[in-house]
Amino acid sequence: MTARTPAETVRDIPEATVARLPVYLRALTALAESGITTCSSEDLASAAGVNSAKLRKDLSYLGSYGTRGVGYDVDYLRYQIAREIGVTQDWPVVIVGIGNLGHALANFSGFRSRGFRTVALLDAAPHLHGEEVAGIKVQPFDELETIVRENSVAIGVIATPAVAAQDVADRMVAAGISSILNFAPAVLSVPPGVDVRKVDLSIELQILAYHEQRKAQGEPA
Amino acid sequence: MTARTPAETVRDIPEATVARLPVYLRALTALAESGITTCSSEDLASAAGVNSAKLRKDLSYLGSYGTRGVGYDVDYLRYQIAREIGVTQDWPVVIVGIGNLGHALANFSGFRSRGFRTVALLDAAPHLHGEEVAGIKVQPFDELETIVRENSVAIGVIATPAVAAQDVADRMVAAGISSILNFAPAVLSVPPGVDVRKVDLSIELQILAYHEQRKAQGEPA
DNA sequence: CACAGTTTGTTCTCACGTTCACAAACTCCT
DNA sequence: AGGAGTTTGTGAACGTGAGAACAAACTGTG
Repeated sequence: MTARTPAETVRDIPEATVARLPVYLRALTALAESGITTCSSEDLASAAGVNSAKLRKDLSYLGSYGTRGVGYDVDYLRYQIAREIGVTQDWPVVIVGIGNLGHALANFSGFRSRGFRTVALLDAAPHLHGEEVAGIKVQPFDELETIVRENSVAIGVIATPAVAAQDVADRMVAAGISSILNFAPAVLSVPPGVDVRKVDLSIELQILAYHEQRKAQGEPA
Repeated sequence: MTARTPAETVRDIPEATVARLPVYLRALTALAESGITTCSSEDLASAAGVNSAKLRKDLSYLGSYGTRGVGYDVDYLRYQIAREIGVTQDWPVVIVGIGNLGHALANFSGFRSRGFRTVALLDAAPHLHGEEVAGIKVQPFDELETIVRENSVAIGVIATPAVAAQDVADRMVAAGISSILNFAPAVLSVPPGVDVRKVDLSIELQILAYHEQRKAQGEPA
């Protein structure tokens, strides 16, 4: 029994699956735009670049949205995945640090098109204040608390230099943000309940370099 | 026996460990800059944001570079990790697609400082050709083959729109590039032996949104 | 030199993720 | 209606990764 929410058991979706759902969502959108209304797990898997068995297992965590012998309805599955991820609603986002990367992020169309809305661009440097980037005026970092409160912002993006990242994160958490996407090459420490995801360009290159070196080692000799 | 390369057995480092080595490298550099010459696994682990047992296990794949009862020599360990990753040598890199993101990548100091050298910026759009970004002139995409050959480029970065990404990847592979860092929101298919790593901003946000939604669901009711 | 204290390197166990293989369930054709 | 063909959903086997726990090896002190 353990009767909690009787209607909806809170399904526990594995983290690895969660990371792939957005990929499936994008692949389904591409299929829909090609006019395809139905697809098999094999079709979708190859569009998403994964194994079809893995795809089916991933989808099975959401429920049974396919039809045996037929496949999946593209629009229906797309909606179900979008709902599960939470991108059917609109997520307000603040970006802190409007350097080169901050500019690129502000102009990145993939944000707006996927249910994310940039509500503010913040930077500590006064000479940037008032400048318009992607149609949004850059504001002082101290406006953070006000903006987060007034717009119910839950997601923050850090695009500052490494030295500033921890301070920005602390201020974000204090202001009520509970999910952070960090582009600064720094380890952030945050209280429990706050999610941090890290995107680190030079780490990605170093991983490639490692494998490249291994390939090169094998060839000569 | 299986006597192949008698002196050096090609150690097989787990992928999860490889992904963390650059983090340790950065933490060690920070420690060295603080004037610290020796550290315990506990010190380094907390600087890198991981568990100390995991850190010791990771380092054990490289060899025994610590001293029991003492810890690790910062400079020595830093050199060993750098050598293992391959960043003691210089890696030439080409960046294709000089839009907002390409600009940011070209200006990103973390590349040069970590053993990576941007040898060319390429874009198909003629109006960009000749423009200087980060001290490097943007050249036509068709120069790819020449540049790769003359500079022995092994690593390419794709910062183009999604529709162009597969074409760029094909040309890169044909030119001899065997490691690709892809920022375009597209699934790339490449022949075996070519490594692709994907950095996808909107996927990261969507993963955060999923967890954010779960948190919000639990609170009311 | 012996012993207490410290820290590494490694073994063992458990959890997570991937892949295979197949029963269940659907469509279509005769 | 029945049977052949197709495709999903899932149970089971396998491989990889994480963390706890401990023996081995070092330092320093009396």
